[in-house]
Amino acid sequence: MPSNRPRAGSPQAPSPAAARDDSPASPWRASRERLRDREVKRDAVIRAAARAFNRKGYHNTSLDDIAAALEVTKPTVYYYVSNKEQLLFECFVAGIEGIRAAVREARSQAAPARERLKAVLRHYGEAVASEFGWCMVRAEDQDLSPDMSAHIKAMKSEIDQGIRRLLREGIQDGSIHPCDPKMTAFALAGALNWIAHWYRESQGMTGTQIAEAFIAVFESGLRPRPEISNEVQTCRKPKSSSSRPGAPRSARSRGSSRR
Amino acid sequence: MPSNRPRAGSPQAPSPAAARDDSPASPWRASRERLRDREVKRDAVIRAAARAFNRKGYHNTSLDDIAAALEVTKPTVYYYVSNKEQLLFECFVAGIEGIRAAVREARSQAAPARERLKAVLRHYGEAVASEFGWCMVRAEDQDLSPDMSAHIKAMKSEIDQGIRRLLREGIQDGSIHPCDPKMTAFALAGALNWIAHWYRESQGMTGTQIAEAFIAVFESGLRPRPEISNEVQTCRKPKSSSSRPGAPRSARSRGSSRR
DNA sequence: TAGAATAGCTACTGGTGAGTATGGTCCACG
DNA sequence: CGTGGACCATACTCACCAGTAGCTATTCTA
Repeated sequence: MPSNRPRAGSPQAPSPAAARDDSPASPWRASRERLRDREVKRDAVIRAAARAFNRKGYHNTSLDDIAAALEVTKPTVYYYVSNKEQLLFECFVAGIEGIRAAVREARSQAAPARERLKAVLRHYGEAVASEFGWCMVRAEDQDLSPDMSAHIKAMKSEIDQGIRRLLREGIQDGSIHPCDPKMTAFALAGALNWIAHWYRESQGMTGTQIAEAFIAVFESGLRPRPEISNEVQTCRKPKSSSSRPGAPRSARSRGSSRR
Repeated sequence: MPSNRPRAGSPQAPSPAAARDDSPASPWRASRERLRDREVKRDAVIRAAARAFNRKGYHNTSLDDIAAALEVTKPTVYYYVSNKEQLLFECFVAGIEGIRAAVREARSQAAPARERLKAVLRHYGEAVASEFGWCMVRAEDQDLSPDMSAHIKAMKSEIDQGIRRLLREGIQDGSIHPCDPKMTAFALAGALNWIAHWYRESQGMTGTQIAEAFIAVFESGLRPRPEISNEVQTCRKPKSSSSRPGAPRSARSRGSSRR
């Protein structure tokens, strides 16, 4: 049962996002007065764990390391999480939640499936390039208890199935070139997941830019295209109406940064 | 200095490839008479390690596990390798060697760059789906000493640069759609690397089939193409090629024209 | 202000696993 | 035949680390 965090009703004011983004400031020593917002501190523990896992790997990170990064001691960490495994799980969930939301949102829209798929891939790339990307990508069965592993597998499968569905719908509505949805979904997810292996912040590109570059690659393919009108050119009967491939999504100024 | 294996000249007969492929037979208990071919036993240790890492992960595999799989004890393993890290390194090299060879071979050929790239990707996919694929993909800096890490990084970079060069050449000779070589290489390698995460043998597809399916995805792209000649449409063709994944060094018939 | 809850520390346990010290056995070769 | 080396096992050492016991200090509440 992973979500057994106390969550005791949050009685106080929401505490205006102290030290929100990527500063390594810990809510303990950061300001000497103890802000006793449990959730803020708990989040800080999760984030510190994510950074440590990201840098040294899960097995090479001890809870003493994480505690030291927060300038506290190990029992303090255990005051907020029950064990190391849960720490990894929470990092995973923090990373994958955005993708799941994007997949769900894609199902409730009316745009051509390729545009909806691109939106999902964009969120996907951003999530993988986030500070939780490593944990999301690398959290493996072997390091987790069976229930946690099952949770993670279910979430991953949800995303995979969502992508496959978008591919099928795109083939149906003519916005996506016919292909094997399963293999194509593997290829897309694999390319995006791998971002977590080579991407380091402060390297110039943001996650969004990388996602855009990848989408450009996936869309065009390696084989040259007769560069007539860069619009759809459906090659298969668009399956009744509703196939307005006219891109209601933004003006398609996808420069794709090709040099 | 990773390659300090004794390699004592191999004075005896080559010993006709005892228990070559994926049988877990160990050269120790397999035949009661002790064949003292050091290389064969050493290879068996490497392969056993690869299988164990593949199944349980590097950190969750103890050298006692590997020894038990070979029905020997831990000091015997240490008689053939110097430490656990070297074991991982050897598995990595065993996996990546085929790709490096393919990249080098691609440079000495005259075919259009896209065809040469496809050949490289085919070898790449096969290597990742091999029993050393996991080690090749997952061997990380954090688990290795600085020199080993540098070695690995150099080999990976060699392959990456080779793919980028093929992409540039393909854009030049018109066989590849204009794109950002760096990002495209990342996308290709990522998709292929990720095979190691989901591929399990006995799942129906061989590494070659997966590689072919991925190549079809990369070639066409998601955006529909005007259906001029039939050409593409490689979706789920059973293909039934007689390439049994054993037979490592066969004639390889690299037909650049599909079907 | 007493008592309870919160939040954190020092100092420990227990288990695991990498790597080794030491010695035994079998074979090749002089 | 006996000696040295190749090969392998028993039985250890040692370090690291997840997790805990029990204490202290601060803050909230009645």
